[in-house]
Amino acid sequence: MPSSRRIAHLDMDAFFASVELLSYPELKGHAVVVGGRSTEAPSINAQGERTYARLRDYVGRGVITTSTYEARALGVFSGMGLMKSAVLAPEAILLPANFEAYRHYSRLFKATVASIAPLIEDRGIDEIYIDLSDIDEETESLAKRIKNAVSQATGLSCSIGVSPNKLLSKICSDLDKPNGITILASTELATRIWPLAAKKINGIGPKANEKLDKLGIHTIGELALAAPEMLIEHFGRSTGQWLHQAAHGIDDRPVVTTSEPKSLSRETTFERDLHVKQDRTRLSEVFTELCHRLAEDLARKGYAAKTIGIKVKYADFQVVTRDLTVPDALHHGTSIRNAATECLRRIPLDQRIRLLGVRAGSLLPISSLNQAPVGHQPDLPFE
DNA sequence: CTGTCATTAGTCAGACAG
DNA sequence: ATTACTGTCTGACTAATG
Repeated sequence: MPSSRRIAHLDMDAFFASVELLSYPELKGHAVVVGGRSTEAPSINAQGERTYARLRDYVGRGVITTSTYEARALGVFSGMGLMKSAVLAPEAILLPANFEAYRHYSRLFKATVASIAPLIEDRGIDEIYIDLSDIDEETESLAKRIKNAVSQATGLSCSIGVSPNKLLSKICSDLDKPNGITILASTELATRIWPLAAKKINGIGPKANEKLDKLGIHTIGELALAAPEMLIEHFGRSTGQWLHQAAHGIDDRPVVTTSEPKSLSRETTFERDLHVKQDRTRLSEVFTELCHRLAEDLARKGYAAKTIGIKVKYADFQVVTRDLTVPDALHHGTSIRNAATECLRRIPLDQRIRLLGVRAGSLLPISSLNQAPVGHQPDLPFE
């Protein structure tokens, strides 16, 4: 009986920034942003007071990872370049990201939710879907209990949406943020969902939104009225059908509690754009380092890769990728580097390089690996 | 035998998200 | 001196296969 599904989406409020405020409670109520690769941690001055880096003092190519709601009010959002945000909010406090702490609180809040409702789908560090269908408790009471438990365990607030499916719950968790609960019945689709902007649907990003805009479609309700054939014409079969269903609140995706990774990657942006010949040595060091880091990641997770790919971002932000699929899965840094080098040969290197990345795809568990009999069969002298 | 069509794998770009 | 890093998915195209 999948018709009685009850799915929650839980989203931690301004997660990274909120975790930082646990360490620096005196910053509560201030505009704070987290980000920057070499941002200085707060230090204690001669008077024994903590001093913080200000956005206006930032120099570099970093972006904002998260900002507090006070900072967002100044027009400063995640993804924005720090140099640019410094113009908007020069006085805002800048803190370095501390991913170990975020992972700790991530595990903590997920374990806390799991003690109440165990069917959880991980959606990254700060959000989850929860299948509440088989729990015998009224929705509002259950949502409050989950929220209180998370607050107790972590000192952090979250927002929760509950509806018959993931699509609607994701929209709902955002409707009363921060620290809110939104419960939606499918009968309320037209009144509460259709008035919302189309881009509130998870999966409609800036590009699709602009395309819809040009078709005269601005709200989810307008999208629901559009002919599916027309959507298919403009967005392709799969995306077109999905858009139509989404606008009607239809989503059968299950809450997936376990999954295998499809790819692993490592990439880095240089302090300055590197010249292929002039900075050859540095480029080669970084390249090797990325390959070995990727090999470590593969080893830690127990995978080998049949496909190795590289990514280069030029000084003008143009991105190119190249892939190579090899007959036998790789997992050593050196063999990954060899494959990646093959890929690198196939790209133009006539411009300065901003970013270099290496990727491993078509992953196979190491345990399933068929150790090729080395030199077992000699090459035949004929075809 | 040749051309066409369907299917699949591989490659690359790009959108999207957290 | 504006624009990170990691991962998933889809669409378009090509080549190989039947």
